[in-house]
Amino acid sequence: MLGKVLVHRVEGVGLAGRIVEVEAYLGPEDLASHASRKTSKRARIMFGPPGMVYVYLIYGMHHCLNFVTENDGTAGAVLVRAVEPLDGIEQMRLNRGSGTADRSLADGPGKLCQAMAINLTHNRADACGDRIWLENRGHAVGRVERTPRIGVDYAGKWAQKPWRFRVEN
DNA sequence: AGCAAGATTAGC
DNA sequence: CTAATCTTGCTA
Repeated sequence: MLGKVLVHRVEGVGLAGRIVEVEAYLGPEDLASHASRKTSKRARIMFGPPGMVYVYLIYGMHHCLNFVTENDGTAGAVLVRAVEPLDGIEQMRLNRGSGTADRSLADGPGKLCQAMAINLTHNRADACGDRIWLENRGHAVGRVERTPRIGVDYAGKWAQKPWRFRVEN
C-alpha cells in the first residue's frame, strides 16, 4: 500500500498523490476500529469484499479515506493518513485554501481528503472503478517507520499495536 | 428522543 | 491547549 499512487478523477482532471503513511484496522475485536461496533451500519463495509472505498466524517468536519483489505467476511481496512501530491497540485492548493504550505497540503487524513476532494459520496465506491483508484508507478519505498496508531488512546491494549506505517523523509 | 464522543485540524 | 461541528451509536 505504501508507495502506491492514489488517483481521483474529478471532472476530467486527475488528482494524484503517492501514499506515504497508512494505518491498519484489522479484525472485529480491534477496539480502535469501527468494525468493533458489530451492529454498526457504517462499518459494515469493512466486513465486505476488499477493494472498496470506506469514507467517513469525523469530528463533524473532516473526512477519512480507507480501503477495505480483507476477504469478504473478515473485517479489515487501511486508513490513508498522508500522501505526497503528484498530479493536480494547483487544484489541491485551491482545495486547501490559500496560505497552506505545500508541505502541509496532504500530510494528514483529513487534509488529504480536502486536497483531493474526497468526501462521503465516495463511500462504498469501487476502488477499481474509473473515479478513484490505486496504481503502481514504480515508486521505491525506502525506510519505513513503524509506530502505534494515532488518536486511538481509548482503545486500551489495541492502541499499542504498531500498526501505523510511514515512509521516512 | 436525547446525549456523549470521535481513526482531526487550525489557531491561540 | 481548545474550539469547531455533525454523524453515529448507546441509553432510556
